Amino acid sequence: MERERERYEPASIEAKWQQTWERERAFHAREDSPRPKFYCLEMFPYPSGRIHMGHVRNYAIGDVIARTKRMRGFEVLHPIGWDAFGLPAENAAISRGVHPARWTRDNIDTMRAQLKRLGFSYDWEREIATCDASYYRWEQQVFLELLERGLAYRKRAILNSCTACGTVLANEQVVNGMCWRHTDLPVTPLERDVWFLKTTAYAEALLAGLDGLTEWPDAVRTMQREWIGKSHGARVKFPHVGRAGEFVEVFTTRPDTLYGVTFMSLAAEHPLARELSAGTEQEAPVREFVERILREDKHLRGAEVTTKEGVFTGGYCENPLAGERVPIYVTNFVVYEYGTGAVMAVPAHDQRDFDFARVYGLPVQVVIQPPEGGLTSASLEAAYEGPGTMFASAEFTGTPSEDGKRGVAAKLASLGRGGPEITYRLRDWGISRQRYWGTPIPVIHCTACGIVPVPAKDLPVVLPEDLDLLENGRSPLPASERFYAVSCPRCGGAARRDTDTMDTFVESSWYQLRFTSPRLETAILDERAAKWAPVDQYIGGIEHACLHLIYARFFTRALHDLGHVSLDEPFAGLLTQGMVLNKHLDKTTGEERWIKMSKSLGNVVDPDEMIRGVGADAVRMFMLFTAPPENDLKWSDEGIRGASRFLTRIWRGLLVELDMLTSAAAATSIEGLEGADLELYRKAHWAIERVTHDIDARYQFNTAIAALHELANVLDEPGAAPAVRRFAYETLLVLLHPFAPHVTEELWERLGHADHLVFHPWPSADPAALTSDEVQLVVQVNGKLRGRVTVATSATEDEVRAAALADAKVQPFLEGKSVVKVVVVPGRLVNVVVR
RNA sequence: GCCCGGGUGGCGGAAUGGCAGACGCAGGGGACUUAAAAUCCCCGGGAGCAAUCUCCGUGUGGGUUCGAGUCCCACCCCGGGCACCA
Repeated sequence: MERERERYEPASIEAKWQQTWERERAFHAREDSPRPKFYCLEMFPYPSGRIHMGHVRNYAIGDVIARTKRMRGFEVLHPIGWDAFGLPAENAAISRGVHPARWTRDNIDTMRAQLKRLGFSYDWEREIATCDASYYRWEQQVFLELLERGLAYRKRAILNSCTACGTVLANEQVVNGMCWRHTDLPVTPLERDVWFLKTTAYAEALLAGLDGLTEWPDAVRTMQREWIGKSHGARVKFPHVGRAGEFVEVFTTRPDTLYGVTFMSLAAEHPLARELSAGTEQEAPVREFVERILREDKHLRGAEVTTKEGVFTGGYCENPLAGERVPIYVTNFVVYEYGTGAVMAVPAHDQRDFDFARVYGLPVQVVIQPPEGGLTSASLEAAYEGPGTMFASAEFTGTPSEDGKRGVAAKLASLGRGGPEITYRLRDWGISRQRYWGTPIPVIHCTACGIVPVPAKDLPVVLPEDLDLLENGRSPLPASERFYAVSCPRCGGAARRDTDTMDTFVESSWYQLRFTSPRLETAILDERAAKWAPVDQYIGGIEHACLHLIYARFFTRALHDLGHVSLDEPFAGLLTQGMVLNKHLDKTTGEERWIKMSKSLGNVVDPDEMIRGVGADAVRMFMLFTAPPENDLKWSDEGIRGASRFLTRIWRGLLVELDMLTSAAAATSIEGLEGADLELYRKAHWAIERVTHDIDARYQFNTAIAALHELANVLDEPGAAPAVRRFAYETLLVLLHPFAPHVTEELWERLGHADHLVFHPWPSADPAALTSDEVQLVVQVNGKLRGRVTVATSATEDEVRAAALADAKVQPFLEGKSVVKVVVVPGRLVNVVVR
């Protein structure tokens, strides 16, 4: 028998079906389809060179969802593209002399071919690369619209720069005071005029919007909530002593402690620090202190353990309620970017202020008494930060601190000295990068007219791709006269282009919308956005919880307010998958550890190599079976062979029986089935139920595949009739198809089907096959398993109880005892309570 | 320090408050083979010679319940986020 010997050879099968699907445009999302839409999106890759296993996992998850939805009757939009601007392209240019554009586009070609070999069901007709002017020109237009609305603005800022990157970083790109790419390199401060997007304008909306994102993991929502960091409190204006009409403004969450203020703290960056000391004997010490602190490593400075330091500025201000005069210090522990960059210090009720006051001998004034009372300024060992009753606070004395917060804020408001205020931790988004490989910022600097937007008709400002990086990888744009030398659109005089480019997180903030109109040349979006958006299921790594996912939410809301789109939230559902880990031998300790697969650590497994070995289907199966999506996945060569073994078993099993299977019509009803036929028929329907539920409702692909293993195991047992076996095999192929699309198509065709599984309707379980006439119940005595009884499904509670008590295995445990109670859980168990 | 997740066989992992360990990997035994690979069959939490029997068992200690891996309280450990944010 020639057929029995035909081996499972994934390479030819996979190529055949990939070509077939492409020829038939199987994955093209049709605009005019009457089916309900489903937008499935995975975070698009940075074209770093080759696809890695983290991508494979991410995209395998997305593909199962997309393929299942397609089979379940949805018109699925499942696009892919390239997050193609960014630093690695420049790094490659530095180290290998290849132009970023060339490097990027070559990588895209390589990676596209790799993705195609994995058989993902992408609509390749919608592919976009963010480095194409046809893409970023719309980003430039939106930037100009944001500028017009005041949502983009220019500000002199002390920025974090990375000496290795040679560029300014966003706050979000600073991780523990280190560059996010060079995690052992502290950032250094640099003063410069740069562009910001006003994310803070949407702080409240972004926070409130989280409540509606019920299909997001709670962990991500919590992280974003904390990132936005809303605080209720008050603004307090302390009048300067000797500078009439001027104030030191602070934000505090504890206005109830206002009567306990004994000094003021300014951040080192605060302009008042130098101003107040100017011309006094404090001028020199303040200047020295400020310069030293600003030079200091931000990470160390921000650490809670760092010793609190400060210098008196020479200035005083007045407590707006108590009237007391308090000295103004500049200190190393106030964060300039938060609130007003100045803090009212209440040593008795804030540990940081207490620590500082101790070192500098500043007074401590208790103004909150805890419920047990007895706090005195002299005996205080640590700040009391809890709630209590206001004390030594004029007319507020005796007021509970919570009421006092409102009362003090209201009084401040009535005096014109501040009032209730809400502050957010979220900062505006600095988007200027002193890099070459990015989207040019479309503004012109004119000495006469100032900032002048590039007129819409002149867009796009094309990034010249014939320039080479300068020494140390510096951007050639500021040195390219051809690029920067322009005449001012307003006055016609000589002017200069902005030579910065945008943070690449800008491109990834709106790509999900552009996929709905990827080739549109007259606008950024059209009515198709309303048809497809929002993304129903977004899939990617949790590391983007606070950067990309907040930026994209901000951008969507901004695009809404600019009239480009009608929705508020870009991603209705979010699934965050874990990392792919591999063993790594630590050379110093000699021990083996599981760490993220990474090129730099030399523990990567190349997807292509795996595909050559066991086929794309087996690689996908392994990725989905080995762990639930949100867990980290530990790579295992044995595991991948197991996945391959499963597919081979189905291949061989089905082909051995092929003649018999094709001679029968698949069974369609439970009617008249018994024995092995009934068992197999039931198992197939059980699998339909399980797999459907696991994929659709739980995103538990590992248990879905386990259910398919169970069905295959029952199929291994002989005895069932050809019609039932055919039904079971076909069910297995249909349910397995989203996971292993190629081999299932091939076997489906061999069974004589003319249609493709890609479009095959998803089956639904026959309710009659999910229940049975008889059911086995567990019998417990005092909660311990003692026996099993089989009863009719329709048996009454009394009948079940009688059967359980009569069971021979149960009897010995009842002897000499009295039955106190019998708990009957229908369909599950009986628990006999004896004493 | 604060806020989330988690701790289940040798390993990855299953288990609407109801048979702990589904499914798989590795392992052991056997078949086939000159041999190996591949494949197939059997075993598999621990202990009690062995068992279809008994006891113990889901990080630790308590509690609720007829019944707890699952719920509650305290603690230990691991992972992640935030962290001088006033």
